[in-house]
This record gives sequence, C-alpha cells and structure tokens, in this order.
Amino acid sequence: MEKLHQTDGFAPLDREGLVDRVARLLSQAIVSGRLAPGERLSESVVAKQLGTSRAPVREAARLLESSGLVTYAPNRGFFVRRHSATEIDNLYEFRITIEIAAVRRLMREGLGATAAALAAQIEELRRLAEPGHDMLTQVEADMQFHRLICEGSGNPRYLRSFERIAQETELTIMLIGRLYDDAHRLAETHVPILDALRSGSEEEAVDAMFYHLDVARRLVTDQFRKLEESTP
Amino acid sequence: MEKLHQTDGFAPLDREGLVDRVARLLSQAIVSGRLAPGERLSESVVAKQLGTSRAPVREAARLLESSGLVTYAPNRGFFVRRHSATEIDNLYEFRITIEIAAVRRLMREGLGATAAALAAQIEELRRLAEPGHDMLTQVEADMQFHRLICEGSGNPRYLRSFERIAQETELTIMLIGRLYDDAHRLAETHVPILDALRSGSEEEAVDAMFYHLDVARRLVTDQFRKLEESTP
DNA sequence: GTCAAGACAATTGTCGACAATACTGCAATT
DNA sequence: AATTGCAGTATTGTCGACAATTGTCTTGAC
Repeated sequence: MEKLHQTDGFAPLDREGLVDRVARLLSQAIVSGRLAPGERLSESVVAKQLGTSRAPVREAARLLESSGLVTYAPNRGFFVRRHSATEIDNLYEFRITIEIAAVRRLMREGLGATAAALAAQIEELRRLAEPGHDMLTQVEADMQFHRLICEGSGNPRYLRSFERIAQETELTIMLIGRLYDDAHRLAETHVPILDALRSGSEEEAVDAMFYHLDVARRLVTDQFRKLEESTP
Repeated sequence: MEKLHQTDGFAPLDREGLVDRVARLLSQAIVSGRLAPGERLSESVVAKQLGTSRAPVREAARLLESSGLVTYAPNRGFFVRRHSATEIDNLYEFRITIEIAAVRRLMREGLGATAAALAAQIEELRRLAEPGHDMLTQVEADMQFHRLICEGSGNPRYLRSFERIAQETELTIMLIGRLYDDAHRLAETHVPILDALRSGSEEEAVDAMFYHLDVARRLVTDQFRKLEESTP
C-alpha cells in the first residue's frame, strides 16, 4: 500500500540482515511465550544458541526494547518485559488514541484502496477462524486489520507508532491465552468498523473503532488482572 | 513526579554510560545545525573524533534513529535526517494527537502538582525571553512545558511518544531559524493553556492546546515550505 | 562520446578478546 | 542473628581486527 504505483510488483526489497533475523527470532520466542516475562536475555547465551557473536544480538535486543518487548538495565542487560495490569490498560488507552486519530485522518483523506484491503482481511480472519489454525496466527491477522487502517491514514507516524505497540499487544493477548471464546466472533467484530468507515461519517467510524477497542481493552485488562491475582 | 514518597530525595540514579554521552553529543550537534541534514554520519569518523571505538557510536546512532534525528540505510550507514515539509506537517499532526490526548487524561485525573510546575515553566520562559539567551535554550524550555503536560497525564506512553518527537521538533524549529518574532510572545502563548487547564473544563483545555499547537504547526510548516523553495 | 565491466577504495557488518561492572557466597564482626 | 566486608564468578561494556558490501574510478569496446 505504498505510494509506488509505477514500479508495482516489486517487493519492498527487505534485505534482511543478521540483526533483523535475530530480532525476529527473539520476538517470536517472547510472544509465543517460550521466553517468560522477567527472564534474563543473556547476550552470550543467545549468541551461542544462534551461532553468532554478541554484537548482532545486542543490536536486536535494543530493537526489541523500542518495541517494548524487553527492558534494558545498564550494566545488567536485557530482560523480557513484565507488564502490570495498569501498564496494559495504558497500552490500550494509547492504542485507542492512535487508532482513533488514524480513523479520523482516513475519513478525511478518503478510503481509497483501503476499503478493499480491509474487506479482504476480514475474509482472512474468517478463514483462520476455521479449526486447524493456531491462536498466534489469528492474533496476527487481527493486528493486520488495524495495521491497514493506520497505514491507510496517510500519516506514517501513526503506522510507526502502531508498529511499536503491535508486538506488545500481541504479547499480552498471548499471555492471557485466549482473546474471545471463538475466533468466529472475533472476525465478525471487525465488520461494523468497515461498515462505519464506508458510511462516510467520521463520527460513526470513530464510534465503531472506539467500541471495538474499548471492548478489547476491558476484556484484556480484566483477564490480566485475574491472571495477576492467581500468580503474583 | 514518581510514586516514591517514602524514599524521597534520591535521584533516579541515571548512570550515564558512554553510549548516552555520545548520543547526547550527536543530537546536540544535529539540533544545533553543526551537522547538516543529509550529511553522512561515518561511524569511524565520529568514533575517532570522540576517542572511542565504533561500537558505542553505532549504538548511539541507533538511539538517534528511534528519535527520528538520523536515518539508517542497511550496509550504507547513518545519515542526518532530512525532513520534507509534508513530513513536518505530519509530525505536528501527530504531536497534536498525542498532546491533546495527554490533556484529556490530565483533566480527568486531576492537575495535581502539574499546575504549579507549568506556572513555574512559564516564568522560566519569560526569564529566557530577556536578552542574552540563545534560541536553542528557549526552544528547549518551550518543549519542557509540553513535556510536563505529557508527564502529568499519568500515562507514561504519552511521555514516551513525546520524547520520541521532541528532538525532531526542536530540530525543525532550529532549521527555520526563528520561532516567533520575539520570545516574549512565545512565553505568553502558553498562559491560555494553563488557564484553560485550571478552568476544569476538558473541552476548553483541549481547545486551548489545539489552538496553540495549530498555530505553531502552520507557522513552522509555512516557514519550512519557503525554506524548501529557496534551497531545493 | 557513451556505456559496460571489472578492479579499487571506503564503509559497514561481524567477530573474538579484554576491561569494567554487577551479582553470589562465605567469612568476619557487631 | 543480622549485617558488613571481601573475594570469586559471571555478565556487560568497549575495543581493535577482519570479512562483506557498497560506491567509485578506470579501462575498454562500440
């Protein structure tokens, strides 16, 4: 969905260096839960496991720090970030701020090709709701829907901000272990957003997005509070 | 403004490492204009100049990248970021989104000690408006006022987001070379915001902040467009 | 004169080693 | 018994060197 229509058909040429590969592996390990919150990320251990030196691991870890997946303590190293219920609530509040702003801009600039992309993403969500797909894939598809909106807003800052919190959001959802009772319902909750966007009314679109995110916020925060009580 | 009242009187123990020092020096050089936009940031050159090895320089550069001061091209290195007028407009739009959200939260949570801090900062702005103070100091004091609002909002995400764009904002203002005709007026434009915050009306506060930032946005964007035309 | 191919120089990417700092456990002291 | 001081150990912080990549310049053909 970039602005390059002349040279269409070319991939963004993502020359994935070693750092990016390490970062991806680490974030997968964290989001999937293989690395527990609070756990130490020893540079040498990770480096040895991946067969690289410490330098790329260190750079990758700093990348993850800016994504909010790990924290960094000077002279102490990196740790998988442990979120409190309050932090998660703040995360969702921030997410609402960003996505609402993106929706407003999207409505003012015009939907354009975003409408079709969103519709297709809903279809993808429905497809993934069928048995045989793991939850992480479903969550990622969910985030992709929201990413498309930030992307379509036309202000790259919203997309950038979204990317920063997307992985963190995925992590919290995975920590809870379940988003909705069934993935079918998850897919359908996105339909009202698309409908509102198509209606042309900015306020209607904002309301739909707010409702969607506010429900998610309460769901996730409540679930997390319970989880926090059971395992202090 | 932290939650530690028991152990009051202790600094947050900011152990400044070599990386942070390099990052600070670099950002100073960029914001002050000693490093021109588009200029290459050679790791070895900077390292030699500062008397360190390349590793800390590289880490510092990646920090500045997340602050938006430099861009990073894989296998090509770091460059001082060159902003287009559109990007600056997007920057201000994003800033408005963040700060309005911070204002809303601040009004809902209650001003608390923030009111006094803001008043003191306005005094500081007035003091710096007197002759004999350079522009960078004034701009930094200006940003500090807005930082206080994000800080007082209670959601650290807003502060974090603000920090990310603060330096970038400073850079653009310094590139233009002047913010207002005189710094006295700059100081006084912050008074309506504080008044509105104290009024207790959320909408009034939002309006005041929006007006303040929208004026700045138009001013900076217009000035920058002119600058862009003269030096393509 | 223009363009392509290949060698050359400069810069980043990665590595392994050493120095500095923080954690651990034990012993000594109050 | 609790705390302090002091090793020893493990980890991060920094460094200099080598490998890989990129950009440039020369050379040659058309």
